[in-house]
Amino acid sequence: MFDAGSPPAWLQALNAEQGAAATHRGGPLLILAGAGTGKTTTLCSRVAWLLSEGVTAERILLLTFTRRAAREMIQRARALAERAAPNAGRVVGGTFHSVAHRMVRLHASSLGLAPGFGVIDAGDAADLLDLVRGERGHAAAGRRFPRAQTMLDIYSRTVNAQTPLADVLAESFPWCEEHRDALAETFRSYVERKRELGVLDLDDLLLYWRALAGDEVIGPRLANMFEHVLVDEYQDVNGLQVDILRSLRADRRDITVVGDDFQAIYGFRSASARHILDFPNVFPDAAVVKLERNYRSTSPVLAVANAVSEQDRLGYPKRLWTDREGGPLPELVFPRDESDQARDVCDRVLAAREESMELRSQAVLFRAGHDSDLLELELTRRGIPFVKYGGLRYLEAAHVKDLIAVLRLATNPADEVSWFRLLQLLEGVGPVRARRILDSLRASGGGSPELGRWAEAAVHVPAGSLEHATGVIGALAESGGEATAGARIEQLCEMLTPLIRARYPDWAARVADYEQLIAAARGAEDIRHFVSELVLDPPSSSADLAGPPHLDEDFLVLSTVHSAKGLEWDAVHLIAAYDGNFPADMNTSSDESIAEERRLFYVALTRPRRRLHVYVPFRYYHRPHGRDDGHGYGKASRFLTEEVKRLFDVKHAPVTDGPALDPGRPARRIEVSVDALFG
DNA sequence: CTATTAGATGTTTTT
DNA sequence: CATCTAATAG
Repeated sequence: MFDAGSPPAWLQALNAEQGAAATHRGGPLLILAGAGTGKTTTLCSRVAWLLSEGVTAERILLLTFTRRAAREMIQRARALAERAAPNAGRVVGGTFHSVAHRMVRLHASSLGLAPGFGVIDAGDAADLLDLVRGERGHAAAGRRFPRAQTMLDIYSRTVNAQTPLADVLAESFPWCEEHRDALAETFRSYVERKRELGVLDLDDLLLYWRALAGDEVIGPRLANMFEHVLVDEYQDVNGLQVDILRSLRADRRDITVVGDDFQAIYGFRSASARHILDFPNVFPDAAVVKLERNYRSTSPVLAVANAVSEQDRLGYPKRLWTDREGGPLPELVFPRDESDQARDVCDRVLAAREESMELRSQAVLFRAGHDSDLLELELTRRGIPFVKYGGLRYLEAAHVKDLIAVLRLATNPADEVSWFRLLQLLEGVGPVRARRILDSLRASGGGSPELGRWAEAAVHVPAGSLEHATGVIGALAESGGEATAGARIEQLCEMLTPLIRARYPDWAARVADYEQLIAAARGAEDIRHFVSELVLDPPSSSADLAGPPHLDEDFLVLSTVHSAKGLEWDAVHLIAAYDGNFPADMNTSSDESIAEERRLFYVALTRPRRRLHVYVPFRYYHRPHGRDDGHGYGKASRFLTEEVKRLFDVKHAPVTDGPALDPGRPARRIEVSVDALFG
């Protein structure tokens, strides 16, 4: 506690609304915090205030959207609270999924789970779905059966929204409706199979946590673990997560949520801004605090963001303001095509660096991972270092999945999916032989594969691959009792390397990747822990795994808008802002989905502190990977209305600028003919 | 049965 | 680019 009349400096630094939120006493609290209004500071201050009020750190639960956010907040809160509560312990924090993981581990037996259950990532889940679909014989049924990844999307949406499959299909996947029955059957066997294998997918973690929290006996115990629950980015929770919170607070009232309904961008994950608007109904007598003073951006930048947000009249009315007058006008650039766009971005980035703006305080943002393909080439060509967040992820690379499969097998030989993957790495082994080998590994009555039965299984391995195979099995069988996780993983890598070498022409680069993984594993307790952590907190860029970059290294940040949420830079370059990308073509089916695209656009516009550049390439390529030059003629995003455009400094307006642009119709016809040559 | 090749095709966003 | 299909060769 602090002396009356002299609040600590960190509390004095807050404005009136922030202070009120940080020191709110008793009952549910909703903080509606616009972009850049000091949301993180306020939440950290609230945690610090709670600590200074004598709340035990372990009895505070802080749920955030990413693990990184949790770490950052807890650190800042502890730094703030240092004086008031010098010996504060550990605040319990993390994503919904990682906390769910801890809770489910704690109560595994009550849930009928083996103590060593595994957690599978989206890739594994998709593989498993594909496997059961194959067994069910739907492989050939219907020409365009949804792919594994799509099946998982459908499944996940059904579960997270707690909505009947038929409705999900009709609403979000109309092109898969004809396969409804086959999908339902596949999902049923998928659920069954996960049980058999002793694995949970990411959605299960939430489902199981909710089941625990709702249980008569265990529920109250979980609830009483925490005196206070704080939730960040509340606009992105889904119904399942709200259920969990309701159970956790059934008999307690201390819950604080922070969010901005205008930054809700995870509808595809069944999140809905409805929940933040509903909060006062779900948690009666909630106090509501609005933060509208923006500390991040200059007023010309903020003007653009406000103008876009005003296109949407739903939700809490709010208008951000700042006293940071002045600063350059945002720039709206119309490059001729995507190559010009890449050059324009590079030029501007380098020019800004000449003015001593580090690369690391600039970012390029885009809607989809592949929007930056050409830019990446250009950056490489010019020797501009960069890191990319979002888009293709490290864990999705084939060889990394191979290694993960081996790691899983080292702790759980029953993991069929991993067996299947590993066995097919052997030369001369395809799906059929892998299945036969797997069957021989199982004890005669069925059951799970066992390493001890390798001798019988080896008959099915082609002679040429036998040596590789026994090497692998040997390494797996070696009890890792005294070895550290790092050493164990290193050893498993070593045995995997020859297979990788034989499999992939570019094996050298792939094997080099393992070094990072081994380095990351050195700190881990054990392999199972390491793999679970990897699944729950995947490295968001390939550089993430390599650990903190050297301080003297400077690099440009490339990121999807989704991954950029909550971050800020001095300068932001938003590329590919053409209609079809903002909003994305496949997400314009309803008013609500267009509104979500607008919010995504808004999130991008609210990232910069001083400089905003928006690029609309006039001509863009349809197939990012195709060899043909199939292209479209784009017009600017529909969110860039005339009203919004007026707030920009417009560069290189296209010749064909007009209200209703007729795609591709040239101003005049240019004749090319060789007929004259033929007389 | 598996490997190899050629050809077609693909809706974005992430815990 | 990655993944899937079909057809052909080993």
